[in-house]
Amino acid sequence: MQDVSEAILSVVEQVPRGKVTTYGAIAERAGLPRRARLVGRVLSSLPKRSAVPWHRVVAAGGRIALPQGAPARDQQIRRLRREGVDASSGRVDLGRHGWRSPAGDLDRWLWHVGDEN
DNA sequence: CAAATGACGGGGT
DNA sequence: AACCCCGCCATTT
Repeated sequence: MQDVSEAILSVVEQVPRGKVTTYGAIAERAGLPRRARLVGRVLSSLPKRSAVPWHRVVAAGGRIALPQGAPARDQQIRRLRREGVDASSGRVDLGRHGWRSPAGDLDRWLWHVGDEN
């Protein structure tokens, strides 16, 4: 289970500044489909000092997953704001700041996924 | 071992 | 948009 969280964190580290992605997407990209909750658990147990950009990971639809009143929630909103991402409403605009992994786009380009077929 | 508990996701109201 | 419900999964009660 140790290497699993490492796989997850390595993906989170790839999310660029000013971009956000979802728990499900991280899980998927880490080779752990359907394991969104696991991603959330790994991030929740992250050391306070960690340099991992956990604040760039949100729930489906761009919703900020942390509950009202949780210090980390405000922390996340501030950090995102600092990167030019507005989350003041408790949700971010994925259409605008959503991160599409390079590999994903490359695959789409190579296999033409989505074109008729 | 059953039930509850989440930094989840998707659908329906 | 705000909830509710249920499926999913690893941990903790």
